[in-house]
Amino acid sequence: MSQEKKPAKLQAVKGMNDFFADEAGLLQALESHLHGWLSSYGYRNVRTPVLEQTALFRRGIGEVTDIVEKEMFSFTDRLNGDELTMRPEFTAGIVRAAVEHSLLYNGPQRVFSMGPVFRHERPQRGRYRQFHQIDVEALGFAGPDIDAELIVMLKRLWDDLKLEGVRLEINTLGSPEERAAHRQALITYFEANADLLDEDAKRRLHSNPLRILDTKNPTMQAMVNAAPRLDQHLGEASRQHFEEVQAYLREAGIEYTINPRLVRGLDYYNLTVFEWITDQLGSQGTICGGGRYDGLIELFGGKSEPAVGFAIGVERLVELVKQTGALAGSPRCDVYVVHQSTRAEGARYAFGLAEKLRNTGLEVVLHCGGGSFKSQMKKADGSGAEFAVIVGDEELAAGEATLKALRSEAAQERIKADQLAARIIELLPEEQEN
RNA sequence: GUGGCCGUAGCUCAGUUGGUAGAGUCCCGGAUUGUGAUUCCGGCUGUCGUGGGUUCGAGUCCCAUCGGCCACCCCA
Repeated sequence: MSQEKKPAKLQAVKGMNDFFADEAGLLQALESHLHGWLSSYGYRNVRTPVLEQTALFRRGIGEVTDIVEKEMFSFTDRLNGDELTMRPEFTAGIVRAAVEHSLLYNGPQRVFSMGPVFRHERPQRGRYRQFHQIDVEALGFAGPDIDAELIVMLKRLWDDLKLEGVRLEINTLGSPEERAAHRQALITYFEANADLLDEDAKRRLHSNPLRILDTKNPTMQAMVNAAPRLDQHLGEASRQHFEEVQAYLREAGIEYTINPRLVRGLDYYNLTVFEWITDQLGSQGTICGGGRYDGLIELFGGKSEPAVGFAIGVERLVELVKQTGALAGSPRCDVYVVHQSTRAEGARYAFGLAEKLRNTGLEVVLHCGGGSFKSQMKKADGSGAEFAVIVGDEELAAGEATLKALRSEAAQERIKADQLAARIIELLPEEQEN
């Protein structure tokens, strides 16, 4: 016996997951559904790099946000000293790309992207360091119709996926000028109550006083509740925008609640903001968050253009879809080819037969690796195949195959190899549309 | 980043006051001399997350570390 030690097992990076089998299949089914859904609203795919200049996110998301302050996977490129960051969200990269390639030259664009994003947080259920988002952006649209359309299309998605108990919260953040006025009022107010502020709040007092309103610190609650409210600073245009969004939602029969405390964690938002929230995922209840960001394109050096978008957390969505079973399609094929022959050419005969069946578009799994006849039949059953095609010495000698229905009581039949595909297609039940 | 709980076979878990690991399931073979349910029989499978320590002896106690879950925080 060797005393050599086995090499240590390697682990995935904390908070980063592998997906297999049923879960990966569900993801695939979900992605497929999403493509159809996005397409039906006129959204086209864009793909931007995972890696961007760190400055992009600092400028876009905001210096004084949790994401930028402590959650970004950032590093210095040791070959040239570039400061790079794994994207923690999609919007900044998409807007950068749109500006860089003058995407809006031909007018407004509806675009979407899907893929991994990275945030260095403490993992727990529904929160990972690499997770996936479906990101949808309507660039160059001033709303409020498009704001409402985004919300309505999300409602349709929840309905398609048979999700229940997903509720909508909306709010308005006003214009930059109104936010500035509100911000000044807040600073004045918080300075007058400086003795009540905690460390976090003091730090944010001049950099980002709006986020102090978000505090969960109970000793600050009364003071925060009495702070100047944004709606006291909203002008007619902002009020009207918000009213019109709501009118569209009522027209579409969408239920919502206005949450005046709803403030997005990224600084680029203005006017409409919204979140879709569920109670079924513990404390990570937000499955979709979005809003308007009319200043961001100009902030990235583009011509001033309005925009609005949202992001869905794929892992959270998948958790909910698992519960409804809406996309629970276990993997299956049309035919499983079983072969048991005492002669060497038996395996090659089965191999060739499987290829011939695939030529006609059938989904065929060929048994590989031997095993008893019984175990091959069990595998055929487990594969979900509609039919088993059985090849043994007799079939081989006669140039035939035995066709056995696995999902019905139909009698099995011996068929000439060149007629097998046609017979299978004839017997195959109609595919059910999802 | 802070606090709490947890980590034993591919999966779900048991493992009594510390005495060198067990069940179900899965998989393989057989009963069924070429036919997928069930049943029965036999078999394979473990660095007991990792590394130290205490002990004659550690899955069991102690420390550290990695990972997961839950809450906070934040968000998708």
